[in-house]
Amino acid sequence: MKLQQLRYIWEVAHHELNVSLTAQSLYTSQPGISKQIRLLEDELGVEIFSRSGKHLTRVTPAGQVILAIAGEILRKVESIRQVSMEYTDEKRGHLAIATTHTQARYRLPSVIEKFIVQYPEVALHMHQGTPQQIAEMAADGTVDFAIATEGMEHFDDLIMLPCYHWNRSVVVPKYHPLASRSSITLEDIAQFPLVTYVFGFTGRSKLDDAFKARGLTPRVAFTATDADVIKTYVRLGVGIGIIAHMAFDPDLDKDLVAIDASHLFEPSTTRIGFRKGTFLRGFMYDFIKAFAPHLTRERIEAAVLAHSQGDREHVFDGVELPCF
Amino acid sequence: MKLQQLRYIWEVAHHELNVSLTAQSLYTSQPGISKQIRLLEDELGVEIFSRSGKHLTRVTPAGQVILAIAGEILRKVESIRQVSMEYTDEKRGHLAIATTHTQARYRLPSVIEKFIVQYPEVALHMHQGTPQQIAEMAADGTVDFAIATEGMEHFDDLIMLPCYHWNRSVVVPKYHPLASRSSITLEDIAQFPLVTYVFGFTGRSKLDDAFKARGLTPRVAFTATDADVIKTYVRLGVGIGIIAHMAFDPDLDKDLVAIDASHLFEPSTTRIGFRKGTFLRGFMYDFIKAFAPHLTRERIEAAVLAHSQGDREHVFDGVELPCF
DNA sequence: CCCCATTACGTAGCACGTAACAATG
DNA sequence: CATTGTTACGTGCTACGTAATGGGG
Repeated sequence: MKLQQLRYIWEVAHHELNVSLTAQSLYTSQPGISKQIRLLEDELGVEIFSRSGKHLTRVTPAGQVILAIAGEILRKVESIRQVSMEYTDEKRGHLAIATTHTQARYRLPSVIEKFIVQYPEVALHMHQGTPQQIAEMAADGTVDFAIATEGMEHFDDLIMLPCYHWNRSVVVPKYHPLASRSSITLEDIAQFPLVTYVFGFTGRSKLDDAFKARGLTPRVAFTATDADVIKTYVRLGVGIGIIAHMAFDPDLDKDLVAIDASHLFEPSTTRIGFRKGTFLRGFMYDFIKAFAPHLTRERIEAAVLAHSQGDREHVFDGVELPCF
Repeated sequence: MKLQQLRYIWEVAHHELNVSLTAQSLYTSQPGISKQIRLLEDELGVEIFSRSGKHLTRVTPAGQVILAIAGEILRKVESIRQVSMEYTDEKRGHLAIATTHTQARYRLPSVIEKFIVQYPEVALHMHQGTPQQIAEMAADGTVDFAIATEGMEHFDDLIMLPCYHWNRSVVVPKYHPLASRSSITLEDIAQFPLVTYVFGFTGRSKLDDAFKARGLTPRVAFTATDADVIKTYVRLGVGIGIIAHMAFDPDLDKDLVAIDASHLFEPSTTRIGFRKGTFLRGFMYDFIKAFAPHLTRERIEAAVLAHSQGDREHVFDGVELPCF
């Protein structure tokens, strides 16, 4: 058994069982991969992939277990590399983050600006995606961190740390009937067609909950995955927008009015998550702390420990989170 | 990074940092190991072992972390092999058990007798040792199972399942003053010199606790790690013996009398432990069940799951254990 | 008929063994 | 001086690439 063989089966399994595609992505030859997989299967005496003719069609039951373990092995190998890097040169390395538009556009720029000054030698990789994609990328080791507000609670292997709460604002064009209102109710909002986030994005579920709790069924005219698109359609008069408060930019959005709606909807919590068992490098702790100052190294380590002991909930009881 | 390199550093670390010795135990050449370690260190850019002149003197801080991860990787590699074996031929494989004399001599023979009939193709390895050694062997993957009564609670990585309770008997020569007594008290016992288990073996601590609770300080004349030795010295008249009830054999010990002492000492619990993350093969579940019938596959799996979620205690609440 | 996996084959690299060397206690 | 790790060197294996072959959808 060789590490490459494990890498090969894992990669093939994550490339739709297409060996040629996998070979391309690994910059190696397709027969090489085929052969190594065969050799591994021969050594283990088990088929990992079932073949129909010349195609890999599915993963065998044994293969599923083996692939899961292989994944863990590969991540641990990566950990060894990280440990070595950390002891060699704590200032160098790479950091991959998956997040949503909202975070990338409105919350992360200032954090990253500081980070690249402090760690110019750390290569940063940002991936944008849906909350589900983000969580998966963190879970399978494609990225180090996932930052999102929704959709990460279903991965048992992710350690999730609360970063901050945030509230919503209603945004309307400057001359909209609601624009002059200093306060606003759910009923006010429900009169107009809405433009907001698609389900599963940026705390959309809290929004639905609030209307449902009041027995209101708002007419959602348009949904998008990010606030910039939402604001664009609000400008077009498609409806009134409901976005994260932090996504309203007083400078750029002078033609719009933001009306605070924090009393109407439960605040949402944005979290940062990483795979359990990950070796966190010094600059990773620093990154997290820059993003969420209460997440000190000590608290993170305590949360990791608590997670491994089954406590998923109470580590941050009593810790004051920022609110935006 | 190669799996062999990880194996080499791990083995060297577990052979007193003696490369020659390690080479012997792995049936390979010493320069080969030296070189691979060097290559790994070069690749990682970190010294794993610090050298003074031509000797490996200690493990560097980075090395300690790396070795720990390497150990996990190697055990997962072993898991892959086990999975493959299980799917190839569920009847073949090997099973290594570490246990104490008490278990090996009095409780395991009948279990193993049945087991080798059911699984003639499974190679059995038994290791006998102190509870500490046993727990270590299970923790570092040398054996699959540890079975003991004491000393296993300090390993966080071991999943321990209660197998049965057992009580003690006082054993005396046939014509000893106590031999005719149908019931007995701690004060009776404390009058005579004792022969019993050394500390850390076979529930010795419960014994000390009982005397202490009554303010008695028994005179311990002789301690041994197993009941056979204890009985031998009881026969010599060195003192009266206190042993596990199951260690009294009515056929072989006709010249001795066993007096039930279950009302005097807290019962002890014998447990079986295995490393968390181990892939348990079908015959392993069967072995455990043969040893402790209440430990069905379902219960074991539930305990493993509970352990990973931090619940070390309450899985077997309400489960009736056998008592010997 | 295109796509894809397997087979065949040549080559470059490397893991491992033997032997000589160096350093430590 | 015995023990132990390192360097030097040769060899056999094997991983990988290129090219040819064969099955499926």
